[in-house]
Amino acid sequence: MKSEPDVFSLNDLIGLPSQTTFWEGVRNYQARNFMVNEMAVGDQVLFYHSNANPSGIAGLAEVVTPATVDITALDPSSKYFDARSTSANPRWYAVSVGNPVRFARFVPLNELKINRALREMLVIRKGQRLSILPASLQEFSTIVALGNPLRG
DNA sequence: GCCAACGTTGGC
DNA sequence: GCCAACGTTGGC
Repeated sequence: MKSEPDVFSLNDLIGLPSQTTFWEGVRNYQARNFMVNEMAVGDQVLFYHSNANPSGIAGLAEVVTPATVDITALDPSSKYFDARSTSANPRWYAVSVGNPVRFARFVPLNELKINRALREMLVIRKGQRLSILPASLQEFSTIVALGNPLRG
């Protein structure tokens, strides 16, 4: 899952009292569908910092609730407001993410690009702009080994 | 800040 | 249903 660290970083998540956040604001159908259809409570998440210097994977988190209606789409005062989403017929959904773990070492994008085991990984593809992307177990394990997360 | 890549919108 | 125009993403 991608987030711009200037907006919401892994450290921001770690700093929340609940260490949990609703992944609000996704306004792309494919990304939404991943959350609604593909994610389950307990799934591990690679927390990717996009538009960063450098961009890359900062650590891990975990899906802690199934997808529910993203009410920011219904709130005219929200920057994520979407008039086409209504409470009777909501268009946007999101999961909540918690249990953040910061990697001992940040894994930058250029390191992902040169790793043979990650050659097929979607996040390194040019023009791949989806804010939520699937990763295979092999890719996940490879990246965790690179980041060597400190476990609670 | 540039701009390539891509998704979405809306006229037809 | 096509596709040009537009807006956004995100690496660099």
